[in-house]
Amino acid sequence: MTYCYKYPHPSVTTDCVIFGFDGTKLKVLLVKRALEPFQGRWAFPGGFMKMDESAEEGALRELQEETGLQGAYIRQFHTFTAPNRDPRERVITIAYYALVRMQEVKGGDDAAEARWFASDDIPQLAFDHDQILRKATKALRQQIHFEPVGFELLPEEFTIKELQNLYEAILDVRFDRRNFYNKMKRLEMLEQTNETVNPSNKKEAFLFRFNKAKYEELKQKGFKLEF
Amino acid sequence: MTYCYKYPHPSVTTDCVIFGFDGTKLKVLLVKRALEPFQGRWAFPGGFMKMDESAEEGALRELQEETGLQGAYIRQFHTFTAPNRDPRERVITIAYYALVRMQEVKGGDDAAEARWFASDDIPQLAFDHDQILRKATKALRQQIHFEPVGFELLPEEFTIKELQNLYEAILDVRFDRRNFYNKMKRLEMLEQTNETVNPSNKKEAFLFRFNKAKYEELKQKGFKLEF
DNA sequence: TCAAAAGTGTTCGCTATACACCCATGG
DNA sequence: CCATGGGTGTATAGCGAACACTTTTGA
Repeated sequence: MTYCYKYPHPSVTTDCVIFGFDGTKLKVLLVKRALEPFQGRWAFPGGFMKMDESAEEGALRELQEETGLQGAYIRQFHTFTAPNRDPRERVITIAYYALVRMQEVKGGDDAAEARWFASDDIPQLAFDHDQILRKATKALRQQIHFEPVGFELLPEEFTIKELQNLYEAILDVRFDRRNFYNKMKRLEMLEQTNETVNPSNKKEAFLFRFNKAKYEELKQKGFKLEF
Repeated sequence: MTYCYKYPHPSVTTDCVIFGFDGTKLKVLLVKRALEPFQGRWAFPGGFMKMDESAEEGALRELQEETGLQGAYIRQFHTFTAPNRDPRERVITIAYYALVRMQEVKGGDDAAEARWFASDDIPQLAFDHDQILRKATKALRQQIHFEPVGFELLPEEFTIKELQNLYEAILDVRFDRRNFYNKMKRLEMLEQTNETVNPSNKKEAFLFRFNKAKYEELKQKGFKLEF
């Protein structure tokens, strides 16, 4: 017991809701807790913030340890401070969500068991992590209205249908295939490649990539995605 | 020195960006720091989070002490964690913004000098509070796209022009007076009263109030304010 | 030959936007 | 009587939403 203060200080952790996309469904990476409390329950990766790093650096570090990803896209969305959210002692957590390409995620260094879960089929979580997930989902939905966000979640090349699935999964709505196509065309955010792919054994589908310049421009000037 | 931990813990404060509206300009309430560091500089009201209260409760308490307002509308928007943001020791701050009616704000209990500043004419601030203000403004702008927010900032009754001024001040844009009127009419969010007021010594202007039912409904279903 | 998936329009109605007109008031 | 501010209307262009047609391919 070496660090002493005149007034009590809470512990500060960062937690990271890691979103991925498999072409059909939105997924969330969870790790199984090895220790009490909530041993065996699933939870978001996270850990204590170090004294010489910002919360963002801490979250990136945790993410790197868990997924092997460097410099992933993360965003702080809320800090959870209910006095009894951790049964042991006062812990507040600064929560981030990350958008990653599932394909690029390797198993983490940590021995802990980790698994992707469909975002609409999540097991019982440790602590207040269910509340954290709800808020993360809400924040992501808000963000997607102002910034094109698909780039972070999709592979380099993808079909229109995959992009549509992504938007549908995040917003939990259904779009008309043709209207979605027209809208994307009007925004000029996509570039068609020559390659095709045949995911369904029916007609072949073109692969697209993001037009990076337009993508950044729309991200800048606060693009309004209505739907 | 009575509270000891195995690992170092940061101090945790809440800061509150208090927005008000005087009918023309968006305002921010600042207090002059009485102590070092940054003695004499303007800053946002704030203070240490207590161990038995959530950050939100802490922010409301600080706000009450400063303005006399109970249960004001506040919203957490970001937590600032740069390791050296406070020169004394590691302090992270959970930042809120509050929307209040300037008319209802009484001087605080605190002896500290407090003043309203126009949001586009802010003096040099203590700590990283300039950065906090920028982020608060941005968050408020985002919010106004999804939730009608005027209710918290305006008196019970107000003219259309005042409402327009509010939106223009927050979003930093100009609207056509007639289009703004038409839009508000279509949304059915306002109720016209019989009273008029004569702010300019020209033609009298009707006073409006919010249609609370419609207001709440739009707030619920995530209203899209385009402009 | 038929069902399913994918590429490409077309039409319609709403609304954002630009702009015009009238009324009331004080100088 | 005219400048200023306020209440109300109208025309147009563009977009969201609904929907139709065609092609490809495997069963």
